[in-house]
Amino acid sequence: MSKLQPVRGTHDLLPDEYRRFAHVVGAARDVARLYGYREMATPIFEFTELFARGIGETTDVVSKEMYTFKDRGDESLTLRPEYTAGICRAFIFNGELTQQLPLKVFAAGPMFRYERPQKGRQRQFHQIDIEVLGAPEPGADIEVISVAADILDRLGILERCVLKINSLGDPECRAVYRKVLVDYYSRHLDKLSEDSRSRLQRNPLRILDSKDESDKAINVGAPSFADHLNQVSRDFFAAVQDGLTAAGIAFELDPTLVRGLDYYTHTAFEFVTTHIGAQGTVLGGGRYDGLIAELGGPPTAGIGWAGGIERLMMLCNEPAAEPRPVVIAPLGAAAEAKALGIARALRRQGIAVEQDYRGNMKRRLQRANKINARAAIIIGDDELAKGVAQLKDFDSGEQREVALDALASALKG
RNA sequence: GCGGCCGUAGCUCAGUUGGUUAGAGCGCCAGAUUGUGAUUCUGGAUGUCGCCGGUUCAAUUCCGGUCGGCCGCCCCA
Repeated sequence: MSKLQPVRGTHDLLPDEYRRFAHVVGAARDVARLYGYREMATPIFEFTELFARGIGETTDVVSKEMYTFKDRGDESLTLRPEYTAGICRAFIFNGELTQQLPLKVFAAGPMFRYERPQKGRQRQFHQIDIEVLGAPEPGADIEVISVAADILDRLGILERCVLKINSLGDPECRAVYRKVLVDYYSRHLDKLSEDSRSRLQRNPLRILDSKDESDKAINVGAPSFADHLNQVSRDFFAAVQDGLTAAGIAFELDPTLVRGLDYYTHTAFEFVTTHIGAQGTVLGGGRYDGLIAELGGPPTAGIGWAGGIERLMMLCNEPAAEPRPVVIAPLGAAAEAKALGIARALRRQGIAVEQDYRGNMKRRLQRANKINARAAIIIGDDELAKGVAQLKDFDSGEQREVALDALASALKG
Protein backbone atom coordinates (compact mmCIF):
# COMPACT_ATOMS: atom_id res chain seq x y z
CA MET A 1 0.00 0.00 0.00
CA SER A 2 2.56 2.53 1.09
CA LYS A 3 4.68 1.67 -1.92
CA LEU A 4 1.79 2.36 -4.28
CA GLN A 5 1.00 5.67 -2.70
CA PRO A 6 1.72 8.58 -5.02
CA VAL A 7 4.59 10.83 -3.98
CA ARG A 8 3.67 13.34 -1.31
CA GLY A 9 1.85 16.33 -2.72
CA THR A 10 0.91 14.57 -5.96
CA HIS A 11 -2.28 12.77 -6.76
CA ASP A 12 -4.11 10.86 -9.43
CA LEU A 13 -6.79 12.58 -11.42
CA LEU A 14 -9.52 9.97 -11.75
CA PRO A 15 -12.10 10.26 -14.52
CA ASP A 16 -14.74 12.12 -12.50
CA GLU A 17 -12.21 14.61 -11.25
CA TYR A 18 -10.46 14.87 -14.57
CA ARG A 19 -13.73 15.89 -16.11
CA ARG A 20 -13.82 18.93 -13.87
CA PHE A 21 -10.17 19.58 -14.58
CA ALA A 22 -10.84 19.57 -18.31
CA HIS A 23 -13.86 21.79 -17.74
CA VAL A 24 -11.69 24.49 -16.16
CA VAL A 25 -9.02 24.29 -18.84
CA GLY A 26 -11.62 24.19 -21.59
CA ALA A 27 -13.39 27.29 -20.30
CA ALA A 28 -10.10 29.16 -20.04
CA ARG A 29 -9.04 28.08 -23.50
CA ASP A 30 -12.34 29.17 -25.02
CA VAL A 31 -12.28 32.59 -23.43
CA ALA A 32 -8.61 33.14 -24.29
CA ARG A 33 -9.41 32.33 -27.89
CA LEU A 34 -12.17 34.93 -27.90
CA TYR A 35 -9.53 37.50 -27.06
CA GLY A 36 -7.15 36.26 -29.74
CA TYR A 37 -4.71 34.40 -27.53
CA ARG A 38 -3.03 31.41 -29.13
CA GLU A 39 -2.21 28.29 -27.19
CA MET A 40 1.34 27.04 -26.89
CA ALA A 41 3.42 24.86 -24.61
CA THR A 42 6.98 24.83 -23.37
CA PRO A 43 8.95 21.99 -21.75
CA ILE A 44 8.22 20.86 -18.23
CA PHE A 45 11.89 21.20 -17.32
CA GLU A 46 14.43 23.85 -18.19
CA PHE A 47 17.99 24.70 -17.27
CA THR A 48 18.03 25.70 -13.61
CA GLU A 49 19.69 28.95 -14.56
CA LEU A 50 16.57 30.18 -16.33
CA PHE A 51 14.47 30.15 -13.19
CA ALA A 52 17.25 31.31 -10.91
CA ARG A 53 17.78 34.42 -13.02
CA GLY A 54 14.21 35.00 -14.06
CA ILE A 55 12.36 34.53 -10.80
CA GLY A 56 15.12 35.79 -8.52
CA GLU A 57 17.72 33.93 -6.48
CA THR A 58 16.42 35.18 -3.16
CA THR A 59 12.78 34.31 -3.67
CA ASP A 60 11.29 31.43 -1.72
CA VAL A 61 10.38 29.68 -4.93
CA VAL A 62 13.95 29.58 -6.17
CA SER A 63 15.81 29.28 -2.89
CA LYS A 64 13.87 26.44 -1.35
CA GLU A 65 11.04 25.13 -3.46
CA MET A 66 12.48 23.96 -6.76
CA TYR A 67 12.82 20.40 -7.94
CA THR A 68 16.37 20.60 -9.24
CA PHE A 69 18.45 17.67 -10.40
CA LYS A 70 21.40 16.79 -12.56
CA ASP A 71 20.72 14.76 -15.66
CA ARG A 72 23.06 12.11 -17.04
CA GLY A 73 24.93 14.76 -18.97
CA ASP A 74 25.60 16.58 -15.69
CA GLU A 75 23.34 19.50 -16.59
CA SER A 76 21.44 21.13 -13.75
CA LEU A 77 17.78 21.00 -14.67
CA THR A 78 14.67 22.14 -12.82
CA LEU A 79 11.06 21.12 -13.05
CA ARG A 80 9.30 24.36 -13.83
CA PRO A 81 7.79 26.07 -10.76
CA GLU A 82 5.86 28.54 -12.93
CA TYR A 83 5.20 29.24 -16.57
CA THR A 84 6.33 32.78 -17.28
CA ALA A 85 10.08 32.20 -17.41
CA GLY A 86 9.71 29.33 -19.87
CA ILE A 87 7.48 31.32 -22.16
CA CYS A 88 9.87 34.27 -22.11
CA ARG A 89 12.74 31.92 -22.88
CA ALA A 90 10.81 30.50 -25.82
CA PHE A 91 10.03 34.01 -26.99
CA ILE A 92 13.68 34.99 -27.00
CA PHE A 93 14.85 31.74 -28.57
CA ASN A 94 12.24 31.50 -31.32
CA GLY A 95 12.78 34.62 -33.39
CA GLU A 96 9.51 34.20 -35.24
CA LEU A 97 7.63 35.01 -32.04
CA THR A 98 9.24 38.44 -31.91
CA GLN A 99 8.05 39.35 -35.38
CA GLN A 100 4.47 40.18 -34.59
CA LEU A 101 4.08 42.03 -31.38
CA PRO A 102 2.29 41.95 -29.15
CA LEU A 103 2.42 38.23 -28.74
CA LYS A 104 -0.60 36.88 -26.89
CA VAL A 105 -0.43 33.33 -25.62
CA PHE A 106 -2.42 30.91 -23.55
CA ALA A 107 -0.86 27.85 -21.93
CA ALA A 108 -1.73 25.20 -19.38
CA GLY A 109 0.16 22.43 -17.68
CA PRO A 110 1.78 21.03 -14.55
CA MET A 111 4.07 23.01 -12.24
CA PHE A 112 6.27 21.69 -9.45
CA ARG A 113 7.10 23.22 -6.12
CA TYR A 114 8.55 21.51 -3.06
CA GLU A 115 6.22 22.89 -0.42
CA ARG A 116 4.33 21.49 2.51
CA PRO A 117 1.08 20.24 1.02
CA GLN A 118 -2.28 21.31 2.30
CA LYS A 119 -5.64 21.97 0.77
CA GLY A 120 -5.12 23.90 -2.44
CA ARG A 121 -1.39 23.41 -2.34
CA GLN A 122 0.25 20.42 -3.97
CA ARG A 123 3.79 19.71 -5.06
CA GLN A 124 2.62 18.98 -8.55
CA PHE A 125 -0.17 21.34 -9.40
CA HIS A 126 -1.57 22.73 -12.60
CA GLN A 127 -1.96 26.19 -13.96
CA ILE A 128 -3.64 27.97 -16.77
CA ASP A 129 -1.56 30.89 -17.94
CA ILE A 130 -1.86 33.98 -20.09
CA GLU A 131 1.00 36.17 -21.25
CA VAL A 132 1.20 39.28 -23.44
CA LEU A 133 4.69 40.17 -24.62
CA GLY A 134 5.66 43.40 -26.31
CA ALA A 135 2.90 45.62 -25.00
CA PRO A 136 3.99 48.31 -22.54
CA GLU A 137 0.56 49.98 -22.62
CA PRO A 138 -1.90 49.80 -19.73
CA GLY A 139 -4.38 48.42 -22.25
CA ALA A 140 -2.60 45.08 -22.01
CA ASP A 141 -2.99 45.05 -18.22
CA ILE A 142 -6.66 45.77 -18.59
CA GLU A 143 -7.16 43.12 -21.23
CA VAL A 144 -5.31 40.43 -19.36
CA ILE A 145 -7.37 41.06 -16.24
CA SER A 146 -10.48 41.10 -18.36
CA VAL A 147 -9.65 37.66 -19.77
CA ALA A 148 -9.27 36.39 -16.23
CA ALA A 149 -12.56 37.89 -15.09
CA ASP A 150 -14.36 36.36 -18.06
CA ILE A 151 -12.90 32.93 -17.38
CA LEU A 152 -13.98 33.13 -13.74
CA ASP A 153 -17.37 34.30 -14.87
CA ARG A 154 -17.74 31.46 -17.31
CA LEU A 155 -16.85 29.03 -14.53
CA GLY A 156 -19.51 30.66 -12.39
CA ILE A 157 -17.15 31.77 -9.64
CA LEU A 158 -16.49 35.41 -10.36
CA GLU A 159 -18.94 36.56 -7.70
CA ARG A 160 -17.16 34.50 -5.09
CA CYS A 161 -13.85 36.17 -5.90
CA VAL A 162 -12.49 39.63 -5.26
CA LEU A 163 -10.03 41.29 -7.59
CA LYS A 164 -7.26 43.05 -5.71
CA ILE A 165 -4.79 45.27 -7.50
CA ASN A 166 -1.76 47.27 -6.57
CA SER A 167 1.10 49.03 -8.26
CA LEU A 168 4.66 48.03 -7.55
CA GLY A 169 5.90 51.02 -9.51
CA ASP A 170 8.82 50.99 -11.88
CA PRO A 171 12.29 49.86 -10.78
CA GLU A 172 13.32 53.41 -10.01
CA CYS A 173 10.63 54.33 -7.51
CA ARG A 174 10.45 50.82 -6.15
CA ALA A 175 14.11 51.04 -5.18
CA VAL A 176 13.48 54.36 -3.46
CA TYR A 177 10.47 53.06 -1.59
CA ARG A 178 12.26 49.91 -0.60
CA LYS A 179 15.00 51.95 0.98
CA VAL A 180 12.54 54.13 2.85
CA LEU A 181 10.76 51.04 4.11
CA VAL A 182 13.92 49.28 5.24
CA ASP A 183 14.95 52.43 7.08
CA TYR A 184 11.59 52.60 8.80
CA TYR A 185 11.55 48.98 9.91
CA SER A 186 15.18 49.13 10.96
CA ARG A 187 14.16 51.76 13.50
CA HIS A 188 11.64 49.29 14.95
CA LEU A 189 13.74 46.19 14.64
CA ASP A 190 13.23 45.14 18.25
CA LYS A 191 9.47 44.92 17.82
CA LEU A 192 9.49 43.10 14.52
CA SER A 193 8.57 39.42 14.42
CA GLU A 194 11.26 36.91 13.59
CA ASP A 195 9.67 36.23 10.22
CA SER A 196 9.65 39.89 9.35
CA ARG A 197 13.23 40.41 10.42
CA SER A 198 14.29 37.78 7.94
CA ARG A 199 12.07 39.42 5.33
CA LEU A 200 13.67 42.79 5.91
CA GLN A 201 16.50 42.32 3.42
CA ARG A 202 14.92 39.68 1.23
CA ASN A 203 11.51 41.19 0.61
CA PRO A 204 10.64 44.10 2.91
CA LEU A 205 7.38 44.86 1.09
CA ARG A 206 6.07 41.56 2.46
CA ILE A 207 6.19 42.87 6.01
CA LEU A 208 3.30 45.18 5.15
CA ASP A 209 1.15 42.09 4.81
CA SER A 210 2.26 40.36 8.03
CA LYS A 211 -0.32 38.67 10.24
CA ASP A 212 1.78 39.08 13.34
CA GLU A 213 0.14 41.45 15.85
CA SER A 214 3.32 43.25 16.74
CA ASP A 215 4.13 43.76 13.06
CA LYS A 216 0.65 45.08 12.44
CA ALA A 217 1.17 47.75 15.05
CA ILE A 218 4.35 48.88 13.39
CA ASN A 219 2.73 48.80 9.97
CA VAL A 220 0.21 51.43 11.01
CA GLY A 221 2.91 54.06 10.81
CA ALA A 222 4.77 52.62 7.85
CA PRO A 223 5.35 54.84 4.81
CA SER A 224 2.97 53.98 1.98
CA PHE A 225 3.99 53.02 -1.51
CA ALA A 226 1.33 55.27 -2.99
CA ASP A 227 3.23 58.27 -1.70
CA HIS A 228 6.41 57.13 -3.37
CA LEU A 229 5.18 56.24 -6.84
CA ASN A 230 6.74 58.50 -9.45
CA GLN A 231 4.62 60.30 -11.99
CA VAL A 232 5.04 57.66 -14.70
CA SER A 233 3.93 54.90 -12.35
CA ARG A 234 1.08 56.98 -11.00
CA ASP A 235 -0.24 57.69 -14.48
CA PHE A 236 0.10 54.10 -15.51
CA PHE A 237 -1.76 52.80 -12.49
CA ALA A 238 -4.50 55.37 -12.97
CA ALA A 239 -4.93 54.32 -16.58
CA VAL A 240 -5.28 50.68 -15.55
CA GLN A 241 -7.90 51.54 -12.96
CA ASP A 242 -9.85 53.70 -15.38
CA GLY A 243 -9.78 50.93 -17.95
CA LEU A 244 -11.04 48.33 -15.51
CA THR A 245 -13.86 50.63 -14.52
CA ALA A 246 -14.72 51.25 -18.16
CA ALA A 247 -14.74 47.52 -18.80
CA GLY A 248 -17.09 47.01 -15.87
CA ILE A 249 -14.65 44.99 -13.79
CA ALA A 250 -14.89 45.56 -10.05
CA PHE A 251 -11.66 45.76 -8.08
CA GLU A 252 -10.22 46.74 -4.74
CA LEU A 253 -6.99 48.57 -4.15
CA ASP A 254 -4.71 46.60 -1.89
CA PRO A 255 -1.51 48.39 -0.95
CA THR A 256 -0.25 45.25 0.77
CA LEU A 257 -0.48 43.16 -2.36
CA VAL A 258 3.08 42.15 -3.13
CA ARG A 259 3.99 39.29 -5.36
CA GLY A 260 6.82 37.03 -4.39
CA LEU A 261 8.55 36.83 -7.72
CA ASP A 262 11.20 39.45 -8.33
CA TYR A 263 10.27 40.30 -11.87
CA TYR A 264 7.05 42.19 -11.25
CA THR A 265 6.72 45.91 -11.98
CA HIS A 266 3.74 48.25 -12.07
CA THR A 267 0.51 46.29 -11.97
CA ALA A 268 0.12 43.37 -9.59
CA PHE A 269 -3.23 41.69 -9.12
CA GLU A 270 -4.90 38.68 -7.59
CA PHE A 271 -8.33 37.17 -7.65
CA VAL A 272 -8.85 35.85 -4.14
CA THR A 273 -11.62 33.94 -2.46
CA THR A 274 -12.46 32.99 1.09
CA HIS A 275 -14.25 29.81 0.09
CA ILE A 276 -11.41 27.32 -0.19
CA GLY A 277 -9.29 27.76 2.92
CA ALA A 278 -5.99 29.46 3.55
CA GLN A 279 -4.78 29.20 -0.03
CA GLY A 280 -7.25 31.74 -1.28
CA THR A 281 -5.47 33.12 -4.31
CA VAL A 282 -7.13 31.56 -7.27
CA LEU A 283 -5.38 33.50 -10.00
CA GLY A 284 -2.66 36.10 -9.88
CA GLY A 285 -0.10 37.92 -11.95
CA GLY A 286 1.25 41.23 -13.01
CA ARG A 287 3.54 43.17 -15.24
CA TYR A 288 7.19 42.22 -15.72
CA ASP A 289 8.72 44.72 -18.09
CA GLY A 290 12.30 43.92 -17.17
CA LEU A 291 12.24 40.15 -17.33
CA ILE A 292 12.97 39.48 -20.98
CA ALA A 293 15.94 41.83 -21.03
CA GLU A 294 17.14 40.27 -17.79
CA LEU A 295 17.09 36.88 -19.48
CA GLY A 296 19.18 38.21 -22.34
CA GLY A 297 16.49 39.08 -24.85
CA PRO A 298 15.59 42.36 -26.49
CA PRO A 299 13.99 44.76 -24.01
CA THR A 300 10.35 43.75 -24.19
CA ALA A 301 7.45 44.54 -21.92
CA GLY A 302 5.43 41.66 -20.54
CA ILE A 303 2.34 41.03 -18.49
CA GLY A 304 0.47 37.90 -17.58
CA TRP A 305 -1.08 35.75 -14.93
CA ALA A 306 -1.39 32.17 -13.79
CA GLY A 307 -4.46 30.50 -12.32
CA GLY A 308 -4.41 27.39 -10.15
CA ILE A 309 -6.52 24.76 -11.82
CA GLU A 310 -7.01 22.71 -8.64
CA ARG A 311 -8.10 25.81 -6.74
CA LEU A 312 -10.48 26.78 -9.49
CA MET A 313 -11.86 23.23 -9.47
CA MET A 314 -12.62 23.45 -5.76
CA LEU A 315 -14.63 26.56 -6.37
CA CYS A 316 -16.58 25.86 -9.50
CA ASN A 317 -19.78 23.93 -9.78
CA GLU A 318 -20.24 20.66 -11.63
CA PRO A 319 -19.74 20.93 -15.38
CA ALA A 320 -22.68 20.11 -17.60
CA ALA A 321 -23.38 16.41 -17.78
CA GLU A 322 -21.82 14.58 -20.66
CA PRO A 323 -24.14 13.41 -23.41
CA ARG A 324 -25.68 10.07 -22.54
CA PRO A 325 -24.63 7.14 -24.68
CA VAL A 326 -26.73 4.50 -26.34
CA VAL A 327 -25.99 0.87 -25.60
CA ILE A 328 -26.23 -1.81 -28.22
CA ALA A 329 -27.23 -5.15 -26.72
CA PRO A 330 -26.97 -8.08 -29.10
CA LEU A 331 -28.02 -11.64 -28.27
CA GLY A 332 -26.17 -14.49 -29.85
CA ALA A 333 -23.07 -14.67 -31.99
CA ALA A 334 -24.72 -13.57 -35.23
CA ALA A 335 -26.29 -10.48 -33.66
CA GLU A 336 -23.09 -9.66 -31.83
CA ALA A 337 -21.17 -9.57 -35.08
CA LYS A 338 -23.84 -7.52 -36.80
CA ALA A 339 -23.92 -5.10 -33.88
CA LEU A 340 -20.30 -4.16 -34.41
CA GLY A 341 -21.13 -2.74 -37.82
CA ILE A 342 -24.30 -1.04 -36.67
CA ALA A 343 -22.54 0.59 -33.74
CA ARG A 344 -19.75 1.86 -35.92
CA ALA A 345 -22.14 3.33 -38.45
CA LEU A 346 -23.98 5.17 -35.67
CA ARG A 347 -20.77 6.54 -34.20
CA ARG A 348 -19.80 7.86 -37.60
CA GLN A 349 -22.96 9.91 -37.38
CA GLY A 350 -21.90 11.31 -34.05
CA ILE A 351 -23.97 9.09 -31.81
CA ALA A 352 -22.15 7.71 -28.76
CA VAL A 353 -22.64 3.95 -28.72
CA GLU A 354 -21.23 1.45 -26.25
CA GLN A 355 -21.13 -2.28 -26.77
CA ASP A 356 -20.22 -4.70 -23.98
CA TYR A 357 -17.81 -7.53 -24.55
CA ARG A 358 -19.89 -10.12 -22.73
CA GLY A 359 -23.08 -10.84 -20.84
CA ASN A 360 -26.67 -11.85 -21.28
CA MET A 361 -29.48 -9.37 -21.82
CA LYS A 362 -29.99 -8.65 -18.14
CA ARG A 363 -26.34 -7.96 -17.51
CA ARG A 364 -26.03 -5.73 -20.53
CA LEU A 365 -29.04 -3.65 -19.59
CA GLN A 366 -27.85 -3.40 -16.01
CA ARG A 367 -24.58 -2.04 -17.19
CA ALA A 368 -26.37 0.29 -19.59
CA ASN A 369 -28.27 1.69 -16.65
CA LYS A 370 -25.08 2.08 -14.65
CA ILE A 371 -23.43 4.19 -17.30
CA ASN A 372 -26.56 6.29 -17.56
CA ALA A 373 -27.39 5.25 -21.12
CA ARG A 374 -30.41 6.93 -22.63
CA ALA A 375 -31.48 3.97 -24.73
CA ALA A 376 -30.64 0.42 -25.71
CA ILE A 377 -30.65 -1.14 -29.14
CA ILE A 378 -31.65 -4.75 -28.69
CA ILE A 379 -30.92 -7.23 -31.47
CA GLY A 380 -31.54 -10.98 -31.38
CA ASP A 381 -32.13 -13.62 -34.02
CA ASP A 382 -35.75 -12.55 -34.51
CA GLU A 383 -34.80 -8.94 -35.18
CA LEU A 384 -31.90 -9.98 -37.36
CA ALA A 385 -34.21 -11.96 -39.61
CA LYS A 386 -36.54 -8.98 -40.01
CA GLY A 387 -33.83 -6.34 -40.41
CA VAL A 388 -35.02 -4.42 -37.32
CA ALA A 389 -34.00 -3.74 -33.74
CA GLN A 390 -35.87 -3.14 -30.52
CA LEU A 391 -35.20 0.41 -29.36
CA LYS A 392 -35.71 0.76 -25.64
CA ASP A 393 -35.84 4.19 -24.03
CA PHE A 394 -34.58 4.01 -20.45
CA ASP A 395 -36.37 7.08 -19.17
CA SER A 396 -39.85 6.14 -20.33
CA GLY A 397 -39.22 2.40 -20.30
CA GLU A 398 -40.94 2.21 -23.66
CA GLN A 399 -39.71 -0.09 -26.36
CA ARG A 400 -40.49 -0.08 -30.06
CA GLU A 401 -39.36 -1.79 -33.20
CA VAL A 402 -37.21 0.26 -35.60
CA ALA A 403 -35.76 -0.71 -38.97
CA LEU A 404 -31.97 -0.95 -38.81
CA ASP A 405 -31.48 1.79 -41.38
CA ALA A 406 -33.78 4.10 -39.44
CA LEU A 407 -31.88 3.78 -36.16
CA ALA A 408 -29.76 6.86 -36.60
CA SER A 409 -32.67 9.17 -37.28
CA ALA A 410 -34.68 7.59 -34.46
CA LEU A 411 -31.82 8.26 -32.04
CA LYS A 412 -31.25 11.76 -33.25
CA GLY A 413 -34.88 12.75 -33.15
C1' G B 1 10.73 25.20 7.06
C1' C B 2 7.55 25.96 12.06
C1' G B 3 3.15 24.66 15.29
C1' G B 4 -1.31 21.61 15.81
C1' C B 5 -5.16 17.70 14.49
C1' C B 6 -5.99 13.09 12.14
C1' G B 7 -5.29 7.87 9.52
C1' U B 8 -10.81 1.55 10.87
C1' A B 9 -14.24 -2.11 4.36
C1' G B 10 -14.43 1.11 -2.48
C1' C B 11 -16.93 5.80 0.14
C1' U B 12 -18.89 8.28 4.81
C1' C B 13 -18.16 6.90 9.62
C1' A B 14 -19.18 3.99 14.51
C1' G B 15 -16.33 0.93 17.96
C1' U B 16 -12.81 -1.58 21.37
C1' U B 17 -11.88 2.16 29.53
C1' G B 18 -5.97 -3.27 25.95
C1' G B 19 -9.00 -9.47 25.96
C1' U B 20 -12.52 -14.83 21.62
C1' U B 21 -15.02 -14.55 14.80
C1' A B 22 -14.08 -5.40 14.25
C1' G B 23 -19.60 -3.11 12.85
C1' A B 24 -23.51 0.34 10.15
C1' G B 25 -25.20 3.07 5.87
C1' C B 26 -24.09 3.72 0.82
C1' G B 27 -21.69 1.09 -3.00
C1' C B 28 -20.23 -3.89 -4.89
C1' C B 29 -21.43 -9.24 -6.04
C1' A B 30 -25.21 -13.23 -6.47
C1' G B 31 -30.32 -14.85 -6.73
C1' A B 32 -36.15 -13.83 -7.24
C1' U B 33 -37.06 -19.82 -14.14
C1' U B 34 -36.65 -19.37 -20.63
C1' G B 35 -34.32 -12.43 -24.57
C1' U B 36 -35.16 -6.67 -20.70
C1' G B 37 -32.40 -2.04 -16.76
C1' A B 38 -33.42 1.33 -12.81
C1' U B 39 -37.46 0.50 -8.24
C1' U B 40 -38.58 -3.92 -4.44
C1' C B 41 -37.24 -8.51 -1.85
C1' U B 42 -33.51 -12.28 -0.26
C1' G B 43 -28.53 -13.68 0.42
C1' G B 44 -23.02 -12.71 0.24
C1' A B 45 -18.06 -10.65 0.48
C1' U B 46 -15.81 -6.70 2.29
C1' G B 47 -10.47 -5.02 6.12
C1' U B 48 -2.52 -7.03 7.44
C1' C B 49 -7.94 -1.12 11.97
C1' G B 50 -1.68 3.49 7.13
C1' C B 51 3.42 1.21 7.93
C1' C B 52 7.60 -0.20 11.34
C1' G B 53 9.12 -0.88 16.20
C1' G B 54 8.34 -0.76 21.74
C1' U B 55 5.51 -1.84 26.41
C1' U B 56 2.30 -6.15 27.74
C1' C B 57 0.35 -12.83 29.00
C1' A B 58 -2.40 -10.04 25.11
C1' A B 59 -2.36 -4.06 21.04
C1' U B 60 -6.64 -1.88 16.01
C1' U B 61 -6.82 0.42 21.14
C1' C B 62 -1.05 2.72 25.10
C1' C B 63 4.07 4.77 23.67
C1' G B 64 7.87 6.06 19.89
C1' G B 65 9.18 6.55 14.91
C1' U B 66 7.73 6.82 9.89
C1' C B 67 4.53 7.68 5.66
C1' G B 68 0.24 10.27 4.15
C1' G B 69 -3.82 13.82 4.69
C1' C B 70 -5.91 18.16 6.97
C1' C B 71 -5.70 23.17 9.83
C1' G B 72 -2.78 27.60 10.90
C1' C B 73 1.99 30.15 9.86
C1' C B 74 5.25 30.86 5.82
C1' C B 75 4.68 31.13 0.61
C1' C B 76 1.84 31.19 -3.57
C1' A B 77 -1.62 29.33 -8.11
